[in-house]
Amino acid sequence: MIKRKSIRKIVFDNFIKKFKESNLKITPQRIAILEQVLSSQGHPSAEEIYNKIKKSYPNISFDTVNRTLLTFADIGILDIVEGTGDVRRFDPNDKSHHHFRCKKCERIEDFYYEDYDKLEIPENIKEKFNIKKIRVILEGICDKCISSYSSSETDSNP
Amino acid sequence: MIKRKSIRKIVFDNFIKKFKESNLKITPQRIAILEQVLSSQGHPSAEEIYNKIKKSYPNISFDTVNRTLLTFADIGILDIVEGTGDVRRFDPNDKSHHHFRCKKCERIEDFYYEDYDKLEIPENIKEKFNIKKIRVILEGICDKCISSYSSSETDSNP
DNA sequence: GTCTAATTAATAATTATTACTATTTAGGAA
DNA sequence: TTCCTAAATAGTAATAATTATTAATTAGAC
Ligand SMILES: [Mn+2]
Ligand SMILES: [Mn+2]
Ligand SMILES: [Zn+2]
Ligand SMILES: [Zn+2]
Repeated sequence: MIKRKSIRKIVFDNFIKKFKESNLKITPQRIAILEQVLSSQGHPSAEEIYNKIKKSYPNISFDTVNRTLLTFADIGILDIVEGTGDVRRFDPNDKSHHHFRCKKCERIEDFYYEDYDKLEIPENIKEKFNIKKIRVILEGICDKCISSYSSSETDSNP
Repeated sequence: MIKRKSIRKIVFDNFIKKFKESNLKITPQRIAILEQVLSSQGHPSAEEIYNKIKKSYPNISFDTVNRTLLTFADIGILDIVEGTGDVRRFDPNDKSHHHFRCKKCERIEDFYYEDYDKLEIPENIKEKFNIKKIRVILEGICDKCISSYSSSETDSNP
């Protein structure tokens, strides 16, 4: 019990340290947003996080939430999910992972696969660019959508 | 000379075939958009394509261009670039490839690397999902931005 | 405690994307 | 070929998402 709490505190303090390193002031708003984000599941939009925070912090402004989330992404506390031109979604999962995306329902699912974390970087890329992160997205049709998926589009011989 | 032209025609005719297979009517607008897209470099937005088409087709509407591009993406003529919540960008490059993205200037560069095309799919994903496409995104800082990149952010011992 | 630059709330403004509707048209049938 | 109809388009309008503005507040340095 005590141990669990102290681990949580350590994680939290680490983020506070990051704030300071990045010369960001520690404001009640940022704390509230950080806490909300750390307890979020899935890939929430700024609006979703805003709505949850409003319950405990009724007069926070949307702009502050959005701006802060982008700031968090900047300093590496958060990630932004790779999308296809829809609303921006944030990723509070700090463990190294990758995504499956369903082309039908746009569901985005985390998965873990170490092989993908340590892919070899092609030489010509290595020369020109300083690579910080490898993202793999597996795209297809999810189990829930597969049944309603038109058979004409199935990989079958013509 | 003749050969080059005939190859181009074959490519074009293939797309027309796709139209028909998908029960899409062959309209002058769709032809114009297809031609514009096939001759596009990089990763244009709907607006960019719209502006180019307007020169030869002055009263085409933006909605038609945008809608058609999405339709093209649907039937697999085009791809949509994985973004981070900014304007949607299309990908006319039909060769199997992957992307490098610069975190500073948002530059997106194509690269080819066969190893990435045939990555192994983890078993638990294979069971639940029907994977159609593997995308790898290498994220980092590009050569043009590296010089202006704050040295404090460089991977060095503290 | 004082001071100042950073941050915020509360908008407003701008973009981006999608929806609506009267009109036109592609393509199949007669 | 001509006729017919569902699909597609032009020309907006509406909505949604993102960013900007500004006066007021405040965190943190001194
Ligand atoms: Mn994730
Ligand atoms: Mn590309
Ligand atoms: Zn699905
Ligand atoms: Zn760059």
